[in-house]
Amino acid sequence: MPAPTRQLRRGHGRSTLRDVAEAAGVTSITVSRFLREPALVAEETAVRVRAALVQTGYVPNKQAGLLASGVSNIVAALLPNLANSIFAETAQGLSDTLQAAGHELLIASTGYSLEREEEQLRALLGWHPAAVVVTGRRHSPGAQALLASAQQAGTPVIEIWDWQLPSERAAQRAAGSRNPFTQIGFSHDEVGRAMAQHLLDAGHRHLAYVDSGIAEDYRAHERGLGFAARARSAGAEVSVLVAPPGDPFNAGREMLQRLLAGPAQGSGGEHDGPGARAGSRRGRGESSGSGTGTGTGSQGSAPRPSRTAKGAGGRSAVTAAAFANDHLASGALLEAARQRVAIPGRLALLGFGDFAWSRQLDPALSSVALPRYDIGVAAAQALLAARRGTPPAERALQWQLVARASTAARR
Amino acid sequence: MPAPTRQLRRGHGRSTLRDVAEAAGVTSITVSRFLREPALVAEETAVRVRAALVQTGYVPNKQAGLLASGVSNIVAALLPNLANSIFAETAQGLSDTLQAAGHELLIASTGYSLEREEEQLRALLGWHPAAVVVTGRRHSPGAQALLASAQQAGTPVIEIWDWQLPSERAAQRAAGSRNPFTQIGFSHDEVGRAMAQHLLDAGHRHLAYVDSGIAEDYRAHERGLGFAARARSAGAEVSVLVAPPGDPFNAGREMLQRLLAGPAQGSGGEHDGPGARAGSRRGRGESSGSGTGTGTGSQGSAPRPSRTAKGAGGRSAVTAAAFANDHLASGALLEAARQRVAIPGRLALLGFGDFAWSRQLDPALSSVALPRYDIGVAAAQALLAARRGTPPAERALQWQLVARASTAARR
DNA sequence: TTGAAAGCGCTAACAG
DNA sequence: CTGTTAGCGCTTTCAA
Repeated sequence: MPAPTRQLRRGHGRSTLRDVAEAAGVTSITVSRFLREPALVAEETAVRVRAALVQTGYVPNKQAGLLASGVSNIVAALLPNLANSIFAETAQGLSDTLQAAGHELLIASTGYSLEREEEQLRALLGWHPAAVVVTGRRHSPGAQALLASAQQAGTPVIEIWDWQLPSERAAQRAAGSRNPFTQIGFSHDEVGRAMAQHLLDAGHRHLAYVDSGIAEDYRAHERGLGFAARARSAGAEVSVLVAPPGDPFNAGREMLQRLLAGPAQGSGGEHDGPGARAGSRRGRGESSGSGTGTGTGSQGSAPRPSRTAKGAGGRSAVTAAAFANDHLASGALLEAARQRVAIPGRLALLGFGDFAWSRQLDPALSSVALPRYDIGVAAAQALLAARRGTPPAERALQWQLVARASTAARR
Repeated sequence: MPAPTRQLRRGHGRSTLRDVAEAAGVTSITVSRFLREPALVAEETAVRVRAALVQTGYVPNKQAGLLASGVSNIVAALLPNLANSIFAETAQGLSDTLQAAGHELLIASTGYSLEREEEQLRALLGWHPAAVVVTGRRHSPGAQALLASAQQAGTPVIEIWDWQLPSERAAQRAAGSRNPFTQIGFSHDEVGRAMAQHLLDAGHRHLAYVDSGIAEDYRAHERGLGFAARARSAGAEVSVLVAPPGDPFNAGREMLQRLLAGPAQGSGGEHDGPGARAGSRRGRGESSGSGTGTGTGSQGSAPRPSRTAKGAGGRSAVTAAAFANDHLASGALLEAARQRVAIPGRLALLGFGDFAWSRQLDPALSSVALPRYDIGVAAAQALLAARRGTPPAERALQWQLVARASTAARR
């Protein structure tokens, strides 16, 4: 029988370029060449190489190839979560687009923790990825430094699910506070304002925003801030409530109770993330009350007293609520149906995310449709472009407020 | 100014072990050692190394490390889809468990295509992963060969979301038909049978199974086959229908119509996958009719004529339907509510997957709760065990038929 | 059209 | 406790 040809420190039984070369009666460089530039190899040789390739079941070792060439095709992506349909679809968009371009996706989840983000980032950067995709614009100082140096070393860094106005970014850059990475997403402040505007337009003056309660989800908080700011500047009353943890549908059901009970039931701080503007702390507890803003009501409908009962706090009862996501909103809507609370008559309900079932409910839930999948596709495209030397364009992606029965205008 | 220290073919600006060593006044092996076995380095030296590490912002190059040591910590996973909550949660389970163990997750989606699976597998194997996770037990011949040789080379291969009885597997092995990989999941045939049994127990004799219409999702078809087999052997009538493509909620709504119209409306072949048992083709179109099986009704309730009208085909109208997933079932349930069709009075509805909203509907949807997240965790644990030399245990994971109002027994 | 030599950044083995 | 040497499997020169 053939003696085991096991050399010192030789890999784990997988055949190498040299094995193929031996079988084909050439040197390894010829096989390597055949694999990358078949045109440069004589047809006669090619035939033998092809046969040897099949015979040995050769699978190229990418670490070796990458080490030698310095060219990576791995893209590292960091998402808060893979199970949430929001990020799952983004992952799918990334995966589809990257696969089509021959890249591979190394993925990690952070559970919304900046600490875990930094840790994972450190691990992923060790693969010298062709590009890095992170979620959001806020990172730990360490992560920020890692990203900056990666970017400097030529690895494009892309921030998804967030977007700042160019002017904002220029200001920050001037202040030297951070490195400008490519952003692909949308402004959560803007969405929050649009959500408020939508409810104002429907004639509501007593609004509430229900936050998800995930402390580190600063984007949800920003929507809440935008919502409250717009409402106040229109002279409306706003409460910000925080949903309890646990099943979000049940949390939504519970929130319906609190909303009906009146604004004074609102609770919970605003969970400003670590990057919140200094000096903007308003203390814990409910932030509510009429705004000191300028406008009194922008689009037509003048303020009008609510026909509903006064809430517990002595202030008027909330007549319209916006939620951090469709799960919460749906829970509230289902609970309202069970209790025969008129939607939108007694309370208008507005979600965020526009999940597939939202339009199926009765009444159908108004929501904000998000470019979930497209964010992944656009991020992949931007990073592919960056690799080709094209400076990747910032992209504010389109979202859309989808008005359905749950926020139909009051008559 | 300092001369650019750019050496020939030197990497891309990132600092290497040698840079750190120089800064610390030692050789690279000492730094390497410090990183892996700090105890072996003198404290004095360690101090200088630590400083140099920080100063240079060193990030270890994993390809080089892996190439030199032959030890990989990458796990490659192939899933049909990342956006579907079923696989998204599995991905999360994998990610969480793997991250905790210091492994990294290289992920790819196949869109249920065996061809894409093989292609992706080939690409991922190039990273010499520590283990490979694939979905299901059916693969293209090429993929099968790749997996077998990977397994032989010492890379554990784990098949998730499916499970066969040890006896079945032994038979297959004896027939030499395939390599035995570790399976972590459950038997879809068994689930299908349980779904039928549940409806039979509730007194139904005219059943239907609604398939998802994804041709390559053989697991859904197997559930359908198990469902039909159990129903027939109990002497009940069964139709197998196939949902149209597009939004699954809307498809479910449409299917309600067809179910109410009677069994003759059923259509679509059974989409047996490429691995279906030879000789089992029953031709296209609806497979229906009373079974030639043995039992007449197992658990109590004797066959009882339906009180509802006769269907179009002259046979009795369907009184209970099981669906390939909760999306379809929910669509049907919502449509029934809209049309004031009594659920479960006129038609009992049973889903699969037990998604979060299913229990929120009215009536609440009966469904099969799946170990979505746990499959990921168990797969990760099995592969971790395999790496430690423990032969990974096959695991049939628990599912549970959750009976709710939508299939409450007829009175 | 093919090959030889050198090196990517790191680690295993063996000295010292 | 630290260093030297060789080599992981591949690709990049450069030469024939």
